[in-house]
Amino acid sequence: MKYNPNEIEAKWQKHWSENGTFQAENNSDRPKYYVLDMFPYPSGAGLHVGHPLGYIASDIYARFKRHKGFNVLHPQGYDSFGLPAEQYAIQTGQHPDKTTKENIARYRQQLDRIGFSFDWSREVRTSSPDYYKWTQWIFIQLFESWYDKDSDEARDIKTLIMEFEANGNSKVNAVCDDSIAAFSADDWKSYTKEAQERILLQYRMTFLAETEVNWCPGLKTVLANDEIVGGVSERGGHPVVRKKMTQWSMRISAYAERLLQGLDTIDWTESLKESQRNWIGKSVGALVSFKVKDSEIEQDNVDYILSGDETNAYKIEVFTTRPDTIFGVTFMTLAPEHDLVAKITTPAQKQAVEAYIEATAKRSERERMADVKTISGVFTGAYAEHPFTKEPVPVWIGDYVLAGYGTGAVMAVPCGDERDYAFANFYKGTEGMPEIKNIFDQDISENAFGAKEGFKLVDSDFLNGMTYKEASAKAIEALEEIEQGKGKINYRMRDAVFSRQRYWGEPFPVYYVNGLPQMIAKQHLPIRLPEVEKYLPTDDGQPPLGNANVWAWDTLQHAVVSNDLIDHKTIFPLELNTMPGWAGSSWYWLRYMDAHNEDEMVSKDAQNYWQNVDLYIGGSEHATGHLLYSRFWNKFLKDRGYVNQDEPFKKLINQGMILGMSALVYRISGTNKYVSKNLKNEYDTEGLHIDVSLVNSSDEIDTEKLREWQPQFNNAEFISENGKFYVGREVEKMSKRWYNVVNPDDICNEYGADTLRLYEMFLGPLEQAKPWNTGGISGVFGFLRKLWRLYFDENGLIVTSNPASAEALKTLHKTIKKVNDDIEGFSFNTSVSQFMIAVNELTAMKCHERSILEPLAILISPYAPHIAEELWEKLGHQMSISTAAFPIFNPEYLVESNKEYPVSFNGKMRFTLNLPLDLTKEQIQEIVMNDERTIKQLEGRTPNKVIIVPGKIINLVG
RNA sequence: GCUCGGAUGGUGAAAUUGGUAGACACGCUGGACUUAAAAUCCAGUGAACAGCAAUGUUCGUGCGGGUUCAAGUCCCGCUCUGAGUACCA
Repeated sequence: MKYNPNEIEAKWQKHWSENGTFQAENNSDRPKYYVLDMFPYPSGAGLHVGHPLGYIASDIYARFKRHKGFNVLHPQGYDSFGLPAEQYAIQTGQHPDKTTKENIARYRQQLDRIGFSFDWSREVRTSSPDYYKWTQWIFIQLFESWYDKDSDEARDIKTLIMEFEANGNSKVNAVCDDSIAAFSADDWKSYTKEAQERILLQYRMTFLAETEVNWCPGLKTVLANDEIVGGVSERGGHPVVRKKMTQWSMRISAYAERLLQGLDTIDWTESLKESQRNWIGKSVGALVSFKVKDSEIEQDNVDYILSGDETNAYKIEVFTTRPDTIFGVTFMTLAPEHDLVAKITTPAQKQAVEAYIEATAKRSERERMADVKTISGVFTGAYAEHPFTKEPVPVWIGDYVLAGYGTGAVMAVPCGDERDYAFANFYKGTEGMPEIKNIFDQDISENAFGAKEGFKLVDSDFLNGMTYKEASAKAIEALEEIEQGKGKINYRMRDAVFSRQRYWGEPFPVYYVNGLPQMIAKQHLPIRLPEVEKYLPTDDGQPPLGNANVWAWDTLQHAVVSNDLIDHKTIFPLELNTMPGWAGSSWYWLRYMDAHNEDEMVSKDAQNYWQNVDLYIGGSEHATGHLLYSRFWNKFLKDRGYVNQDEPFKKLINQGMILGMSALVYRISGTNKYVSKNLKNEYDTEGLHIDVSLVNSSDEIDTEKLREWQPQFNNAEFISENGKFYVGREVEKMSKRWYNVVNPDDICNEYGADTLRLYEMFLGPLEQAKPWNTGGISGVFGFLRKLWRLYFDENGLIVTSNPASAEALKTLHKTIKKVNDDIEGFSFNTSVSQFMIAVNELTAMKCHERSILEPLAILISPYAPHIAEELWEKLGHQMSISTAAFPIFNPEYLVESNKEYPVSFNGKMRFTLNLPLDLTKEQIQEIVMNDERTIKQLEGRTPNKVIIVPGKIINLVG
C-alpha cells in the first residue's frame, strides 16, 4: 500500500466536518484552553502560503492540548468589513457584501484543504448583521458610560447624572473634555434637556467632538494614527492633511495607565510590549503656567485662565518633563496653531507672525516630517513672566512645537534640550532672543546637556546644588505654592477617532435630534447597512451613506424609513458615518465563546467558562492598532461588568512573515534580448519579474514557456549559458505584482496538506521572517513516505504485536520528551527534525511493533493529522486520533549506563572515551590518565589541573 | 536619533543552567538498481594543509577585547542588518 495523501486527506477532512470532531463544548468538566488566530480579512487574492503559517502553529498547539485532555476552543472567522471590498465596489458597482461572500467561500475552501481543527460552528463575520448588532451594542455601552478617575473605572452615565443632580460637577473627577465650565446642582437642574445632553457628551466614553483629524483626500476619509505610515495612508499611500471635523471619538486615553500597567501581567514578546509602551508614551513632569506680561483681561477667554486664579492676564501653560530646569528658561515657543498666538502678538510683529502661520499651514504633514532639520519660527513680540524670577521671557512661535502634544507650548531651556538649543542659536542676536541661560555646572558651548544625571544645578535660586530628582520635586512643590503649576503625567496616546466616511463598515445606531446624537435601543438592533446606488461620497461631500434614500429613524415605529419622511418631530436623520475597521475586531474573541447568542454579546456562563484567550497567534503589524484597541474595549467591558478578565490575550506569539522568492530575467536595455543570470554583468541590463511557477528548483527556466507566458517574450531572443537559462532571485514580500505568490493549493495537490504543514514548520523558527523556497519540501514528503513504510508494505499492514526492543523504546521516549517540550516552547521546527530522527532510527531497526508505532502516530498527529488518522484507523481504532491521550514520557527508557566522554586538552577535544556513568571522579581520572591517547597527548607533561564533570566532559589543563 | 531583534557551512537551520559547534533537511559528489531517465536506496560533504589510506594538524559561529579549565552561549566596545517609532518638550 502506497502513501496517497490526496486520497486520505480528502477522506479525513470530510470525516471531521461530518462528525463535528473539533466542536468545543461550553460546559465541560475538562479544563478549558482557548487558542485563537487573528482572523483574516478575506481579500480577493485568496490565501498564499504565508497566510497559513500562524494557523498551522496554532492548530498544532490546539491539537496537542486536546491530546493533553483539554477542552479546546479553536475558532475561526472573518474580519470582513474593509476598504478593499469597498474600492472594488466603487470600480465595478458590485455590492461589497457579494464580493465579500465570494472571497470568504474561496478562503474557506483553501483553509479546509489544510486540515485545520477549527470549530467552524462558531464562525463569526464582522460584516454580518448578527455580529455587528453587538458591535453597535458595545458602542452604545460606551456612549452610556463615563470614566471616574477616583474609582479608576468606567461607570454608568446615570451615576454621573445623579452626581450632577446632587452636587453639580465640582466634585467630579472624570476623564472628559478640557475646559468644562463649573456648575452647581441648581445650575444643572435649571439647564434645558438639550444643554444637559451637550454637557454629558463631554463626559461620555465615546463622544462627538469637533476634532482635528487626519483627512485623506485621496480616500475621502479620516484615518486613525495607526493607519498612517510615514505621513501617507497605509492603504494606497495617499497624502494626509489635518482638518477639523465633527467625529465620534473613543476616550482610550482614560485607560492609558491601565493599558501600560497591564503589559506587565501578560506573556507577550518584549518588542511588542515596547511598541505599546512607546505608543502610550507616558512622560512624568509638570504643568507650568506663565503669565503673559502687560496683557489685558478678556473674559471671553476664560479657558486659558487657571480656575481659582484671579489674575487678569493671559496664561501660557506648558508641559515639561524637566521642572528642575525652570531657571534655565530662556524663551518660550508656541505651536503656530496655538489659540493664544493671535491674542498676544504685538502689532509690530503681527505681519511676520501671520505670514509664518500661513506658510506652515500650507506645508503638509508629510513635508513637515520629512524636513525636521530646518529651523523656523517668529518672535511674537510678547513677553511672559518667569514664575519665580519675574523676569520677562520672550514668546516665540515655531513649528517644532506640535499643537497636538501636551499643551502645544513649551518652555524653552536651550542648555538642556537640543531643539531649544538649535533654535536659540539660529535666532541668536535677533530681537527677542536672549543669551542662553546655563543652569548646569557643565560646558554647553558645543551642545546642550540633555542628560538627567551627572550634573548639579547652578544659578537656580532655591534649586542650587540639587540633582534632577531632588530639584524636580522641589520645583513642583514651589510652583504649587504660588499656584502656577503642578505635577503632571502626560501620555502621547490620543483619543481614537471612531468615524469613517465609508460605506463598508458598521453603521452607527445613532440618529440626530437638533444635532444631538440619540442612541437606538438595544431591542431594535441591528441597524443594517442601507442600500446605496453609489459607494462614493456624495457630491456635496457627505459620506457614502448620504446616498441612501432609506436612512431615517422613525422613533414611533422603531424602524429605518425613507428620508422623505424626516420631519424632525418623530422621524430623524441617521448617522452617515460608519465605524472604523478596528470596531469589529476589538471584541470578536468574546463572540466565539457564544457565537449564536441572540440576546447577549456573550452569556455570563460562556464567558466565565472560557475566560480569555490563552494563546493568540498573529502578525506583529497589529501591535499598536488591533491589539491596543482590543485591550481597551476588554477593560471597558470589564469595568461595566460584561467580562471578568483584565486582559483579553494572555499569551501572544507573532509569526514571522513568509516572503516571496521573486524570479528575474535580465533584459539588455533597449532591446528584446534577455541574458542568463550569470551573464548579466557583461551587459547593461534591467531585471524583470517573471512568474515563479515558470522556474525549476535550480533557478532554470524553459524559455519556450516564458514566450507563452506574456506576449512581450513572444519574439524575444534568449542568450543562455551552457544551453541553460538561469533567472536571478530576490526576496520580496509576496505579492501579485511581483509574480511571486505561491498558492497553498498547489502544494496540497502535489504533496498533500500534511507535507505543507510539516514543511512550513520545518522552514525555521515560527517568529522569524523567511523566504518561501520549495527546495527542501521533498525531504519532508520523503519523511512521510518513510513513516508510512513503518506501518505498511506493498501488501498491507505490517504492524506486529511483538514486544518492542529497548532501543526502539528509547527512540520513542526520546521523541515523546522532545516533541512535548518543543510544542510547549513553540519550537515546531525542531520537533519535525526529531520526527525524522525517530523514523530514521526505527527504520534502521526494522521496528514494526504496535507498542511503538501507536504512540508515534499520536505524537505526529498535531503536525500531520491526516496521515495520523489514517494510520490510527488502520491500527484498528474507531475513535478519531484527536481523542487519544498524549503518550506519557517514561525517563527509565532513556537511562544510560555509559557516556561517551569527550576528552579535552586545554579545552580542545581530542578523543572520546566510553565510560560507565556510575564512576567517581577519581575512578574516571585514573582511567583517563592511563589511556594511551592521553599519554600521547601529554608527551610526558603532568597536567596542572584535571576537570571532570561526571556525565559531561573531561578536560586536562597544562 | 531612540527602542527591540538578528548575524553560525553552498542553502534553510540545530545546539538544556557555559561542556564533543554544524543535529535534521536541501543541494552537491560518488555508488547501487535501470537499456535509459525518474523514483528509491547506500556512502561522502565546514575550510585549509599533510598523507595512497586509516588518520592527523591548524583555522572556524559578523569584528576587536575580556571573564573562565571550557564561550555560538556571559561581560565591554564596534560593524552590518531587519522591524517599529520619531521635532513628544
